[in-house]
Amino acid sequence: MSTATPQRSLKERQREERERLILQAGEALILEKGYNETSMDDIAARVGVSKGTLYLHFASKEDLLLAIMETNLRAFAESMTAIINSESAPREKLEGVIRLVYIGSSDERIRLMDAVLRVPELRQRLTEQKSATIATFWGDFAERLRAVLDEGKATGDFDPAIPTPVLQAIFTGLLHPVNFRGSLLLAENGIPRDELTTYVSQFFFRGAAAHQPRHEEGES
Amino acid sequence: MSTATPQRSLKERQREERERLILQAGEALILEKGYNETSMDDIAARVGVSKGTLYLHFASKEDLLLAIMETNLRAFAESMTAIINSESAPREKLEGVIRLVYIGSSDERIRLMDAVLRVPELRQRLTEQKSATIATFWGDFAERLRAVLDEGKATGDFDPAIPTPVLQAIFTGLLHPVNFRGSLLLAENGIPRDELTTYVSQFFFRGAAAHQPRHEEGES
Amino acid sequence: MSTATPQRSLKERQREERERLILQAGEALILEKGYNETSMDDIAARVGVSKGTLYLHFASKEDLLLAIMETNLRAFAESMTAIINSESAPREKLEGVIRLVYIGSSDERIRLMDAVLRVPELRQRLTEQKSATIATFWGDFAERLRAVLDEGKATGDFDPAIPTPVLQAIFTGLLHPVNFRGSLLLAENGIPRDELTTYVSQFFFRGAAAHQPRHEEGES
Amino acid sequence: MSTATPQRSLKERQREERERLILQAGEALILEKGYNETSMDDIAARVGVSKGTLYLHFASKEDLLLAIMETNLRAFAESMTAIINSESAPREKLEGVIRLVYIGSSDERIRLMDAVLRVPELRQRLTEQKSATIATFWGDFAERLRAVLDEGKATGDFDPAIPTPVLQAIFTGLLHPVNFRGSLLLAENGIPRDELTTYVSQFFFRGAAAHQPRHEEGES
DNA sequence: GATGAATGAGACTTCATTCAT
DNA sequence: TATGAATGAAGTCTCATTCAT
Repeated sequence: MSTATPQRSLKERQREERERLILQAGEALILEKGYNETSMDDIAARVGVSKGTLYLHFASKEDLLLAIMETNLRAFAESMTAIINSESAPREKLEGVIRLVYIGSSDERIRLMDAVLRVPELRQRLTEQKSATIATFWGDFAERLRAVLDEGKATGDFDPAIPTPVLQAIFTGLLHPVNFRGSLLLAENGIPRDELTTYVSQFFFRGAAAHQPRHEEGES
Repeated sequence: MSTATPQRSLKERQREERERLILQAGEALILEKGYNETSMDDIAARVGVSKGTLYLHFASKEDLLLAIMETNLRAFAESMTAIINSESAPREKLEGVIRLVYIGSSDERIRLMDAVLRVPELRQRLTEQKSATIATFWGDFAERLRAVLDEGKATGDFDPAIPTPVLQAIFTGLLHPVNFRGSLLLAENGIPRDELTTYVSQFFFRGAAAHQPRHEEGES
Repeated sequence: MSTATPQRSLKERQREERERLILQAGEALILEKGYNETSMDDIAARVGVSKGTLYLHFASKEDLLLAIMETNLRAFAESMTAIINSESAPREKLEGVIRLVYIGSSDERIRLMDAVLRVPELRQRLTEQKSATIATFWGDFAERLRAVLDEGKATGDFDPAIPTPVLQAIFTGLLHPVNFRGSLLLAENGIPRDELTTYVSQFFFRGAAAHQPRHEEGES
Repeated sequence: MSTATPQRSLKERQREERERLILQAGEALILEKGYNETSMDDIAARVGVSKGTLYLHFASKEDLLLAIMETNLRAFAESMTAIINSESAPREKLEGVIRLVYIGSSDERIRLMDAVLRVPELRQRLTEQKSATIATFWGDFAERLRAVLDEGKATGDFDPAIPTPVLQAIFTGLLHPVNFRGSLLLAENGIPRDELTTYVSQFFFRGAAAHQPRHEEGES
């Protein structure tokens, strides 16, 4: 009884560990079978706990999913933010982001986010406001990306004639799993992942370049 | 006997009309709520028929969905094919396709196709072989697109240093609903649809341009 | 118009022909898949008419089935009655019946009757009163069979110590599809149908025989 | 830890109890209405649980049914095996089996097994291999029965001229519900169950007897 | 706190029967 | 008369969620 605090701390740790396990299992299953096709039973079974336990940690299936997203997005966000907040030039920052997505980040993470965003119900809840963390992250990232693009326009890297939102949409589009998955296919076709990254970067910077783009492909 | 044909034709027409109604309702509902969230009851209720009637026209929910896809894809395919088979230069063909997707085709059609492709089960069935029409269409389109890109390389429009599959992946990526939906957002942000199209085209042709890209933006 | 009568007669004949076709198809399908598993659609499809037409001939699926039974039973009854009403000795009559069932009558007919009697609902309706023909037939046959058995007791062929109902039950039991189907199996095992018939007859007559049963009934 | 076992045992017991209740209700309903006519709703309602609960215990209606069969067959098998493995003479063994079926075993059990075997789908699954217990039991029983009959032939009890498979078919035929149900009818007709048993035994042993059959086989 | 049995709403699908054409 | 589209009740099964132990 005198050790109440450490004991609680232990339980706390166990609880968090278990929660991590649940999120992991949920993630894996959603990747394997999709959100709708993954049942709470499936998740509980994979974790090795009872279904009821899931509800001790998450109020609903939807909430569990949201937590998974948050976990992933947070990790993603950290890398992204690190790059985009670095001291590099705009172009290098964007290259870094492209590399992060195409090479550095696990396919699975991206596929997961894609899979989740496919469920209208969840998409809505994510977009709305309920999940503050997530909304905040995307808002932040979008904002910083805009800033970088604007900075690039100022430095003459990017064509000021193209509205920043357009550049932004195209850039994130190139990062999207659709292309990424295409890239996987390419990988199967013999184009190595890093070479592909080079092409995509090159392509983006050429496409976004200001008028006389003489030496864009500094990839050399 | 002389009246046999018209009579049959009447029933036939009614049948087709009803089928059209079902497809429409299914389409609308899937757009509103997603595939999994749309029940056969929902569809029947919206059409104003009994659930059983749905099964008179389609063997299963999956088949109904596939039919919706086919209808849409066929329409899409016709426009696409017309453009890509035209006499124009490669660059004009691709511009045409971009315009078709960004302006010409209904948002809904694209959102629908996107929504459907998000269901793993269906994606698989589409990918496999069961739906010949669909598989054929995509295969054809991909092939012709490759041809156009290669032709563009030959004419000096596109950079031969970029592997065709990469160009292809980027191009289709730019057409993808993800970006398109981004574009919708942009539209809300005040950028008109056709202006957006111009930017995307420009971007692509710059990005894909052969080495000395001095005057790429022939959009003028 | 003057030929109204023959015309009607033609239609009449067509109607009967169609009815026969329906009964045939129903029979075949029930044999193949069982009663519950056979749908009205199945039957209509096999006959090549519309489902509605079936209801022009039979008020319900149950009635259709009953008609099938009647058709078959009637045919069966005729043979049975012919044998059991003949001038032969009791023993020969029974042998004749056994032969009829084991050799003469089509397996299918027996399997059909068996299949039908397996549906409680139908069994009840058959047993009750609705289907007069059928009830009558079985009643008649049972009665005549009893008479033959009694006659056999009088002539010393059968053991008067065995109650006639018992003999009757055993006799019909030996005729039952269960055994019959067993016999088919035997046939597959190399015992020809007619030899089997001999064994069954022999067995029955030995079992039922009046002749000095010295020590068999060890029941004592 | 010391209480872990009993606690689990309690739940275990409850689970088994409930399962027993479901099997019982299923059994009763199938007897009343037949397999196809009994819905899962019916069973759930009779047990007083929700439909879903049924699926907690049995994966499908078919499986529930199979479990019912197994329960019954197992009980049946034990008695059968006890008798047929005893030290008695062949004849006594068979008498024992007859008594078991005609007197010892509940009518319902036999009617149930009969009802179930009438569903083609189930018959097949039983025959195939899925239900090891059941298949095994019947195989064993059939084999032992053959052995007993052969032994009887050796001791002079049964006529070696009759092929064992034929004797076997006739014997099991006499045990079959068809006759049994006939016997029920007889019982209603005033013939007590044990007397009936005597007649059936007598009949079988006479029919199968080896002793000088003077003129029975008039087939010649 | 953890369990997992129980729930019950709801999903997809089938089919005997009716009825307008 | 024949058709076959339409119906709607019923059936099997799933699963997120709750709650007594």
